[in-house]
Amino acid sequence: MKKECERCTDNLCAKKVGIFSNITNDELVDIISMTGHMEYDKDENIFLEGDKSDTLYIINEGKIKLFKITKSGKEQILHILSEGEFFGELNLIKAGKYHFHARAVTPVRLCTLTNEDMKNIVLKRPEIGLKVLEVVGERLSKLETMVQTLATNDAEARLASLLIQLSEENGKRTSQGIEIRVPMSREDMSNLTGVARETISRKLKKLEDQGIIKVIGSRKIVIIDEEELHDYV
Amino acid sequence: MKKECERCTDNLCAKKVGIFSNITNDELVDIISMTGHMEYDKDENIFLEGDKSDTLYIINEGKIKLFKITKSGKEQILHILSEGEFFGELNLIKAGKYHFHARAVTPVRLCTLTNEDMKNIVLKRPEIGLKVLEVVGERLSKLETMVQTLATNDAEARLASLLIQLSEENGKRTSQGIEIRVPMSREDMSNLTGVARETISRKLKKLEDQGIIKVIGSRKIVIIDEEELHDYV
DNA sequence: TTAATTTTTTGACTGTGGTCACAGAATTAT
DNA sequence: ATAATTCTGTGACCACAGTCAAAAAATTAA
Repeated sequence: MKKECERCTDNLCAKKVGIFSNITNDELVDIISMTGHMEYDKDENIFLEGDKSDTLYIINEGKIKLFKITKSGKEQILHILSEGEFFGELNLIKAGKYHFHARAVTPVRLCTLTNEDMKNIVLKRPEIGLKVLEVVGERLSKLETMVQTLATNDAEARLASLLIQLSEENGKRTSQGIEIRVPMSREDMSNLTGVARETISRKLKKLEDQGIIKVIGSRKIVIIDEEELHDYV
Repeated sequence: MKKECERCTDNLCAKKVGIFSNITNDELVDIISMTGHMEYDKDENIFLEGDKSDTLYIINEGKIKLFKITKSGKEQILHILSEGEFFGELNLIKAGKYHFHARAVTPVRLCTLTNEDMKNIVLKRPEIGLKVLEVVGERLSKLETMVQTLATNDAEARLASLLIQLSEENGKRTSQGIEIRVPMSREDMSNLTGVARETISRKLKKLEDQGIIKVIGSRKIVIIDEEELHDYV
């Protein structure tokens, strides 16, 4: 269950966030004093699309996903975010409604900051605003790439881009290639790429038959021929 | 051809931009003094993906599109922007490279602001940073919806969402429904939705046969049954 | 105006990938 | 341990929409 938790150990929350780096200790203490603290179990919803949005969430521990649900009940994942990243209401001028769902994919500890507080922080320290803008710009860029991939590529290419992205985020170079500890189920892979779960299986097999990747169980994939994989995208 | 144009009449550029509203006249004059001024013909490129990015562009007159090109040469439109909107490098901390192309779709007059200048403006007037964040947040939201539409909907639903979006942006209510003066070719509609040009034609016809819309020539569409159209999405 | 070019529509064909159904693996509970 | 549940892989089927080709319509040039 969702519950308010005691202040994070060592008040880590704000410290580990990029947007609050390069800040004096006094100011940091100031910011931390404004934060709330919550923890959620795996698979718990943090908020739903349409909920009144007045909070910015900072991930202290764990992973969350932002996603939408179509009329037909299909889930489309927009982002998966981990420790140190933030999400929630970015419009600091006027609070509105969230336009996506947020759910814990592992147990998570979150620090919260109200819209209003965040706004005051930015007004006082505008360079924090620039940092936020930087992160949001990156997210924008990622979504733009996603739009292109979804609109113009076939199932195989979509899967290839996902594998490349995963290898960049969770890949470890070994003697036989880049080893990915896949941080999600086949279903999640489906919900990220818009490709049916069954097709994900089939295409993984095809890539394996071609010697481009090696699938070990369901949570490990080794990219053998990086070149070739890039050529799909 | 691209050319540097004389200062915009009345220095309109900065005035008509939402992010520079609620600002003193002195400051506005200050900002305007930093701007450069360019004009481009229809179909001219303003910048290409990969170009060094150090400029923020403000549209004074005309329309531009931001798009990507796939390996196979397909164009994917990300945004179409008009007068008063801005685009370009949003990361004010460190300039990088543009990750999309920008092209004039009508003759345009642009005001330009360097990264560095914009950064200083925001540091001096942090509420402008908040405004920028507001706009970028909206753009993020639009892309998120686009991702969902592209990943989970069939051709008909994608077209329906485009029509709804166009009706919101360019629709006029008349006695027979919402009249849209379509501001783009069928090909552009294809490049926005990722649906083949031919399929756009076919689906428009189908919607017309069902009495949901009326297609008048190639640049006018009347939405007759708004309800029904929404049900597709 | 007619001619030339571009844009849009229509037709026929085909392949990709979605869906459904079920079997096999893997994980979790008892 | 066995049972129960969840997750993943495979086969069969077929509809949607992409592609190619060509006609029709609209726009532009002469």
